[in-house]
Amino acid sequence: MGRHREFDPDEALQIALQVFRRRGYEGTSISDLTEAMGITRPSLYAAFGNKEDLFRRTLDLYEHQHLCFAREALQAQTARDAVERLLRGYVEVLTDPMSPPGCLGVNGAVACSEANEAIREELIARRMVNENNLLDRLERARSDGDFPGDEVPADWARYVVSVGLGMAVRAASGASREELHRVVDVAMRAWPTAIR
Amino acid sequence: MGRHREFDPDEALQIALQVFRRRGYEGTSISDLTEAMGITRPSLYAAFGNKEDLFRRTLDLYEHQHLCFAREALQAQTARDAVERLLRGYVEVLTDPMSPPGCLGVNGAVACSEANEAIREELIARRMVNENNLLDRLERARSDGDFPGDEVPADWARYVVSVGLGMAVRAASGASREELHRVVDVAMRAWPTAIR
DNA sequence: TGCTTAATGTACCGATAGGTATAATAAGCT
DNA sequence: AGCTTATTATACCTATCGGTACATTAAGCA
Repeated sequence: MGRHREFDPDEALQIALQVFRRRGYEGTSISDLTEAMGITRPSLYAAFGNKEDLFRRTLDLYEHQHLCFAREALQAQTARDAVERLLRGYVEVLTDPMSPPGCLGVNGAVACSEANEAIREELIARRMVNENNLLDRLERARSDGDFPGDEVPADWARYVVSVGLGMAVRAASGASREELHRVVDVAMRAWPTAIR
Repeated sequence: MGRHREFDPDEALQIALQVFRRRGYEGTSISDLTEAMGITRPSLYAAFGNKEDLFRRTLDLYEHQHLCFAREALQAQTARDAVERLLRGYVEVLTDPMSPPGCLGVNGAVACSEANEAIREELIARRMVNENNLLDRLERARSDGDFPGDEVPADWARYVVSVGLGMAVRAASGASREELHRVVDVAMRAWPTAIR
């Protein structure tokens, strides 16, 4: 009952994702969003709550749509292969020609003033989930004998995520896909072998 | 001739650096700055031009005061040592207990809306200068036989800077100095040996 | 055909953004 | 002292921020 919505919320959310990804959370204004989505302010607020709610929705969409490769990557046969797939998959996302370069999560969190500390903490927490997933995989690998027993998995998970974050910054600055794959090439040279 | 300035521009610039470093370029308002500096708006504009000019001044100060270790680091005996000093020195800056965590350059550049693209490009250019200094050092090392001839220095310079950027993001998210040094530990494991 | 309900378009809210006009003030110079 | 000059303090500018009140429009239901 009542008037029908004249726009597709899923399509609108896709556009919001593009805008937030290009401009970051604080750099995006409600007017930026409504113009790009082709809807009015009250329609946006009625459909998505407030700016913070909308951003969280776009984060969910981003993870399900662009970061989903990580689950599969972690299921690779070896820990080394899992990590390389993780990094290379992330490079593809960061330099997807159909989207603004860089990572929604990283672009949003870095230069977030304390006025929006809730968002900052949310992004840090989500990043930590990914790091912990990788950590679990490395610990499993160590039990399997696939990862040296004298290495500290947490140190490696932290390293891998750090390399990813660095590439995200570079991507946002216009780095090419090839450049970032060469970063992965070098980063993987650190990988430990059982024989030392 | 004329009335004397009642504040020390150098001191004021130090405070501006702290504020910009904590809040980023766009996240810092003129009111944030004048309150912290203890001066009025017209005094700020008279002494430093506009917000963008002031930010560039703080960038200069930041580089001369906090990033100056890089020059010395690059003069180390071996390329490997130079790179390790570079990364460890950067960790110290990122987690300096006397300053807000993270890097002024990184925090400012990542989520900068295109309204301030001039600043974004300035920061990217300054970062590129540092990467090129490292690149020059690695190429010199290769001439000296201190770096394998079959390695591509540009790939390694890019890798090292990327690790630095990743650590900068982590630092801004609250990473400890110890955590970041462990990232350097792992990152240096990639370093190439002449015998392969 | 009303009646209800929900989405729309317009126009607005107070707060804050970066930046400035203007007048009062304090110094050096003659 | 009186003039000039540069810095202050107050008050204001326009534009935009996130968010909303309100009247209008379009749909389903009786």
